Amino acid sequence: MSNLKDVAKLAKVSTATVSRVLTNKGNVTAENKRKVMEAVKELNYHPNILGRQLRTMETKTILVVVPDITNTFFSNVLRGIESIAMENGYQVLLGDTQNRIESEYFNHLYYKKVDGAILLTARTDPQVLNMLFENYPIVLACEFIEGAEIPTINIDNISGAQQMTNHLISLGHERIAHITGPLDGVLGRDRLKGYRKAMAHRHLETPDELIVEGNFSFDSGYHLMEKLLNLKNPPTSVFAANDEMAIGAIKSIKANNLSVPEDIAVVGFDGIQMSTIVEPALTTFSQPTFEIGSNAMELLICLLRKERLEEKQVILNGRTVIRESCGYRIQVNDYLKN
Amino acid sequence: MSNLKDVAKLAKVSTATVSRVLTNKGNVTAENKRKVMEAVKELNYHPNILGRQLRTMETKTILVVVPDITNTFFSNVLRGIESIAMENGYQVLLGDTQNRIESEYFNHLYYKKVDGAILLTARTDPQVLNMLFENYPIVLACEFIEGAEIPTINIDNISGAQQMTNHLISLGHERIAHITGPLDGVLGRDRLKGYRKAMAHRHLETPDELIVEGNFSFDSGYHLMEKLLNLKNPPTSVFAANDEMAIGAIKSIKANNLSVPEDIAVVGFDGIQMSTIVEPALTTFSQPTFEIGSNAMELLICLLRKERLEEKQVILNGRTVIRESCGYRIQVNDYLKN
DNA sequence: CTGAAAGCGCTTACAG
DNA sequence: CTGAAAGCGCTTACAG
Repeated sequence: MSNLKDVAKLAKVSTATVSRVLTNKGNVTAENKRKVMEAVKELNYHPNILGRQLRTMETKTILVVVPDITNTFFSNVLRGIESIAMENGYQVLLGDTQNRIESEYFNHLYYKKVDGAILLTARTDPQVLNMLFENYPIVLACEFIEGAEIPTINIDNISGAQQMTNHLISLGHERIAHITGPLDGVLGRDRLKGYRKAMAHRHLETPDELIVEGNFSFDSGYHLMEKLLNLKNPPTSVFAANDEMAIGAIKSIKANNLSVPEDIAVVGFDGIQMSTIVEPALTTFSQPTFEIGSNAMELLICLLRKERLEEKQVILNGRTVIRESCGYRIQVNDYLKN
Repeated sequence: MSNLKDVAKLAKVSTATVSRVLTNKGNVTAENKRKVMEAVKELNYHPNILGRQLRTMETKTILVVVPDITNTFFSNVLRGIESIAMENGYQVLLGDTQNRIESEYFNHLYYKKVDGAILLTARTDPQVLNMLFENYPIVLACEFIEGAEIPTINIDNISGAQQMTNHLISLGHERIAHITGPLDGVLGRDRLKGYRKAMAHRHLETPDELIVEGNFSFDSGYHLMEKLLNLKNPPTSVFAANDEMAIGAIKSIKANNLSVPEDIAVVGFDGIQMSTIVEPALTTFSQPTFEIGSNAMELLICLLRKERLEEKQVILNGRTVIRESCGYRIQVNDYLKN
């Protein structure tokens, strides 16, 4: 395997000149450029990126930490990140925590394996995050953490959850259950807050038995719905904190020979593709996944360039998408609202 | 930011000793070890992995090239890869080709950014792959390519497709359509072969109009099914080359006020989670995704260690999973077959 | 067990 | 425009 020195020797120039040609930096005469290119071709030379990285102290790689890569919500956000990363010459190293704590992935930053990171999940203490941010470029996406000073991009989860709950209330429901996300994460907590806020505002009760904690998986939605159905006084509708759990809930209701939305209405959160495929189609709060990803990467690039950020927190808009699972019959003039 | 030299100075030992302590190689007295650890702590020192990588010429990173990260089939294979990678101290760099050609990702190998690669898709010429394999450790998973000498792990796609088609034939269908994958990929071609084989074996006709080329996406399944429905003489059943397209087809049939399986039977391929959620639940050929991934990584690790491979091609078994979309009523004694 | 020194493959300020 | 040389942060064969 040939190295830069070999190329220089063959082209009869210095290593500096070869490097200048290959990196397109500095001026080199056309003649020398030609000689270098020829030598490169003859030797089938490929620069060893490690040498460059060590010298420039840049890896041109960023880390993305996702809680669950099999959830299409996150893979779509990833697409947004990748598209901007590529445009700017960055690679993406993926860390899939599988819903465990993410701190082991921070080693990539300490060890300089990556230039920066985007967290799509954060169960870490805000203090720790702040300390991390002092030393490394990091961006938080999807979640906003009270007390964390990290640049963040997200939707307003509280208000989104409130909207979904309000929609059920407006359809006449009073006994509304909530299948939460993991409550050691902000996402789960924020959506629970939104639910409580909506309920409190209309003076509706939220007894403990109506609030069950899931882990954002299809299975947890299925089993917790079972539990709700076995209540002495089951809910007439359910707001699940994400679509996967909502779909699990729908399956569970059907397995018990009840129907959605006639017996129990269900609404979800996220707007993943599967929400259009399940029957009845799921009413949900749709997040702009690709934009979340691309905006997060743009923020990170600003940090990497040490530019000043215009805004520390970007809030994108989601939207309520009304389909069939909530029992709302779309009237002609309702199309306008959509 | 402190470096290894700073640690050595503070601990009053040589850099060699510090390195020995940190890498756990070679013998160091307990006393010196203590001094080093103390200095590390005091300086909050983290080794810069780039220096080590350049020196050892190893990145401890492998590349995984996937065609579509939003398809849960691939994210599940990825899980299998990651679990074995982690056990062995390897990181995974993800390349999502989004169904484009994958060759740009080979640069990671040339540039020594990664120690090896697992391809979950390959549209590259077998000759090129062979040349690549001569110089770099690479493994092909999910697909087998005629003429490629790369270690490969996959299921038998031809026989799987044949089984799915046979199942439809055994239910009395004669006019069976096939929605293929992209025919510039082996996966699409192999499953088409299996379909043709099954049809030919029973002397059933496969006119061109019954074979339509999709791209493995939900949308292509939807639109191609529409096309099949508009045929003068539409098929009575459809074998789609993957589950996403099969689900698109089911949606399309329903949108046209026909029912599955009564009017048209549908079967898919892969066994992704969504196949259990769609209604009617999809009959499909289930692949052992996690095992494909973990086995591929194990093969790659052998290559990275320059061990001799016991086998160049590993074939795993998939299985036919009969649900409702094919119209097969499960009888008591049929449970035994399952 | 320990240290001095070479070297992995690059880039870049400096002098000319 | 060009080259000699230093140096990024490590690891490791070698000598003691």
